Amino acid sequence: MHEERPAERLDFIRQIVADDVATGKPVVTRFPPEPNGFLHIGHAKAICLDFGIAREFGGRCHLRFDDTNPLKEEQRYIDGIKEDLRWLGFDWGEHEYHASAYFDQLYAWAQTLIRSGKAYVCDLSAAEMRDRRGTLTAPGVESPHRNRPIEESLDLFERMKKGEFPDGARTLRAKIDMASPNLNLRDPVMYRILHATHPRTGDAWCIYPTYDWAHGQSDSIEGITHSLCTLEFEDHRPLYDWFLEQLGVHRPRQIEFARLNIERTIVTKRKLLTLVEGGHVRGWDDPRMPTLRGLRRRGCPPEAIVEFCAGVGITKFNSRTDPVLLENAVRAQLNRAAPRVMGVVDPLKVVIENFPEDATETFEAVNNPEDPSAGTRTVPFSRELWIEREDFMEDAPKKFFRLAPGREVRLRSAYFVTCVGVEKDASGNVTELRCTYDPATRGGDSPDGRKVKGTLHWVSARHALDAEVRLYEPLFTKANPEDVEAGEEFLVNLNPESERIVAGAKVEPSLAGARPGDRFQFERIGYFCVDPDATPERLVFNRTATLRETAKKAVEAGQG
RNA sequence: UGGGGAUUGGUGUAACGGUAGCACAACUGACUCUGGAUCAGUUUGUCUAGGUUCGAAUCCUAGAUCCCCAGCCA
Repeated sequence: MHEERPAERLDFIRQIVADDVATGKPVVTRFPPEPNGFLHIGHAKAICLDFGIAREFGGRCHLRFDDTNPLKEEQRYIDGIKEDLRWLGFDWGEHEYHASAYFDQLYAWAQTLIRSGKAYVCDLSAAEMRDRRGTLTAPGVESPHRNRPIEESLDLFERMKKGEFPDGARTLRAKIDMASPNLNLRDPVMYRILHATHPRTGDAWCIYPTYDWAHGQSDSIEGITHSLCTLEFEDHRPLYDWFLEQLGVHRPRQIEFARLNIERTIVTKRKLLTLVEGGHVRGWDDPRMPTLRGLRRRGCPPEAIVEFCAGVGITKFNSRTDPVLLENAVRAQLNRAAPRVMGVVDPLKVVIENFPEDATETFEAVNNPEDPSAGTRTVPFSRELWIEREDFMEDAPKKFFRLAPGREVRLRSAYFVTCVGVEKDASGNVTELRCTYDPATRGGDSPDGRKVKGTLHWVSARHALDAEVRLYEPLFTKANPEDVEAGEEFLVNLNPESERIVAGAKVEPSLAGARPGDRFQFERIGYFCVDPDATPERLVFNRTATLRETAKKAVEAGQG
């Protein structure tokens, strides 16, 4: 065996699996998405667990589409889920399955249960059934059809399948216990009538199994050993086990863990769909969305997501993770891999008075100080430059290590420059800086050993490329977006400033060939990713993450 | 007020009756042609009350708080 070694500290699920493996049991897990939306970072946690355990313990992990509700499921979601899974770095090999492929078996097993008196066809409407279900504290009332003859149920069930009844007219129910304190055991529905076209089975069926009836049986058919799911299914486990026991088939073990929650974001497919359909975001792949395609468009490397999931761990504690954990994983990854470039988000013109009008010089700039093999690139320098507006302050405190009248700074990879003048418009806004450069400092060092405290990024005005930059903040203003007053919905907590578009950014000419998906570090600013909206004429960058911002604090401290 | 789960620094997690540890955040300092990175260091915690024990985050009792369940969704 050449399985990857599990971490020395095993979470409670890996502990269980390890114990089972020690007794010689195989490991087969599954990731069972319903194709009714795209995957989000909460799924990533489950994916890393399901696929991770299989890999670590020398087992396998199945990808199974839980496609039992044709009303909500679509082929594009099936395709999208596979695409996202591959992007994340997981491979299910030959093991792609669909619950819908088990419909025949499920139907036959349902007949088995009817024959053994464990299931019956019920004619109650949804409303009637609800009325008889009882409450959390009061037992339910048995259906009048509960004890109808087995032959009658068998016949009715077959006619349900043949399409003789309209939607909702009848259901097949398990006969368990209407007085059970666990509501899931109060004769749960196994089949409902749905005259709907299924993405895979087309119109072959008009009755569809419910989750409870389909899931455990699908697990069993595939020989799943450990069926991992989230906490809300804990109450379903007795039912999961009950069906399998009645059938006398292979019994996987269901184990539940806490789902992922992140502050100021939502990870509920239904609510994400609301954001998309309500036009609150650009779509499922909006860079603010916690979907895998959103994160991808934002510029988040898949490795960072995997690392984040590993850091979050697996427990049964209902936590709400600080998004900086994700951000940090992103920075760690990008710091290692992203090439550095210079881009100015809020440009302020600088004229180098003692630099010749028409001259252009070039410098070799390091592409990635963290990775010498990344090489260098050429950046042009000329008399007129752009620098970041916030890198200049007229009345600067001592700790402001940037440009101010009379102060000298280094332009990254280029020259030392000194501010000798400030131009302003009628209302007193700074419109241009006049500077001089020291030719002896070419390359960024002074032969006389003179030191400067600050280094600024810059772009040659004549060579600059125009770009649009999109700056992102969390989508919600509250740590828990679901925290609303009675009668309100989570949309009231949307952050109106979650996206800020800056149209007039200037970036260095080496970015001319950048393609959507390319990731860069704009030195001193942050990590950016080329958006699919970019055209050859106009680049568009999404800010993936800022650099750690101790600078701002230092300045504030200096001012205070 | 039925049933099922949970509770360890700011956040996420370890410790399986024997020194409460790790990561991130925060803060100090060093270094630096990114106020980034890196390096060194510091601060902060067992939900409460009893009990068992030489010794309790861990075992027992009682309580508090939070989450999930009354879809023919998953």
